[in-house]
Amino acid sequence: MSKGTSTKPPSGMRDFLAPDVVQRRHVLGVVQRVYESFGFVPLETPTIENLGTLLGKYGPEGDQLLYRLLHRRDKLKRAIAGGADQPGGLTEQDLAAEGLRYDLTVPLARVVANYKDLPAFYKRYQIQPVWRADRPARGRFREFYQCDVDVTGTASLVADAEVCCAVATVLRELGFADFKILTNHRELLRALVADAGIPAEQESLALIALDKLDKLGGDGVKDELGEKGIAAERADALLSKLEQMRAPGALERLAEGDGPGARGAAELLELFGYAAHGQAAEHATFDPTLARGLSYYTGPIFEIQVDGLAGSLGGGGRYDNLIGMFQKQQVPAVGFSLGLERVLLVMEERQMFPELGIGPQVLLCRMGDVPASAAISVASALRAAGARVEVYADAAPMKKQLSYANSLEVAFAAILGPQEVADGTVSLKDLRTGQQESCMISEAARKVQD
RNA sequence: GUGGCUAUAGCUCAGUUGGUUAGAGCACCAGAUUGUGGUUCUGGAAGUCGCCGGUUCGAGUCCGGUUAGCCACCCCA
Repeated sequence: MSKGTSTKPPSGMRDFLAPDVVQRRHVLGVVQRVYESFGFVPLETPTIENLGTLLGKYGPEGDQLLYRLLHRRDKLKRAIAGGADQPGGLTEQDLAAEGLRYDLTVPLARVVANYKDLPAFYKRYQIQPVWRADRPARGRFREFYQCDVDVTGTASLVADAEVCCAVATVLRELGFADFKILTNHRELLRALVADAGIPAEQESLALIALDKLDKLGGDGVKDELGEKGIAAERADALLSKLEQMRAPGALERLAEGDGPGARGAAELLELFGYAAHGQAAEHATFDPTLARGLSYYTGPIFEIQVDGLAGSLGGGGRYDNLIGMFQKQQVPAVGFSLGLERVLLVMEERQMFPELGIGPQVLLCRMGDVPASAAISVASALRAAGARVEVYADAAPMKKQLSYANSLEVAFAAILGPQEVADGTVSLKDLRTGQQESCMISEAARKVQD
């Protein structure tokens, strides 16, 4: 059995056999069709990006999770040799200049900065795998597909509403009804944190703790804030401000004022106003505790929540400063990303997949004195008539051929004996009923496809 | 990164206070009169008990380490 090498794929990565692939294609087909219906155009970018492109965009956590690629050949040898003499030893920069992409948003930002003749409002979708050096868990992989939609070049919240609407449409078409698009605003969060007297350098720590409010509860978050060195009275202040935000009309009152959070609140109200007229209408929900870890978000932020899944089905937000990290001029942008594997996980658990046709519709079997060439020629005719046909390659007893047909779960076996060859027919056996009849090839092709 | 659980045949799992050749079901292979599957019956093949070390007369079983997987956190899609 074993020859010492594991035959499993690396942890957090998977092989996809036919049933998996068919399910994935089903979901991807819906995603692609819906995204295109919104006018998004496709983009594909390389698996590998320069580390300079990737580093410093996601925050310290993200940088840690980047896969680095070792230099190749002589460059690696020279780096190692050179490092031996250096006082500090080898550094990461000595060994690697490239890495695997961590998401699709940063590559998009690079593309927008690189191709100046893109449409003023560049609406692109991108469905490709990304890699994170994370510890795998349920619904979390080291290699996974993201299905991104983004709009660059406009600060209008119409774009934010459109990306929400696009992912909501996808989920609804796949059969989801109960998901929420949790929505918050980075500026609002910053204002609340500052208002509670928490210094700017502790802002991101505070936000991460806040994000756990629904899991840990108020006391839990207070403890966590305390551990991060935030005074109890400030934590209390922050929590009570958040509690106030949950009250009906809180967002409206904040928006009408001229405080630091006013603009964020007003933007959220505008966004909800637009969203109400699309597929996201019943799903978009204000959640003042939603924070999100990625550091590039500047405005509205989103996360898709569904019962029975600890993580999210997808997430996104506005990142008006990211493209400007690749060129002089800032370009506003907003996007949303669906996690294919997460969607599939929940669909699998809830048995949301329709019947998905797969594999041959008929196995062509032949008796021992029929030459293989005759079988190939019949198979060819059946295929020309639209059927999916597998030819049993070996010369084997009929029992074995039919037994194999059974294991394939193919609905029909077409049997070719000397008589059938002479008549230009096949004996078509329905393996579900056991009924067998002699048919012309065109007739067999038709029956098999019913 | 933290905590817990698990590791025995291709798969799902038994395996007694440590005691002879480690079992079952499913799957696989071969038969049950002549080249027709599924059900049934008979037989067969298949395991270095994750890996390394320790305790012991003796280890699948106990102990330590290690690796991998699962679950819950953390974080995220």
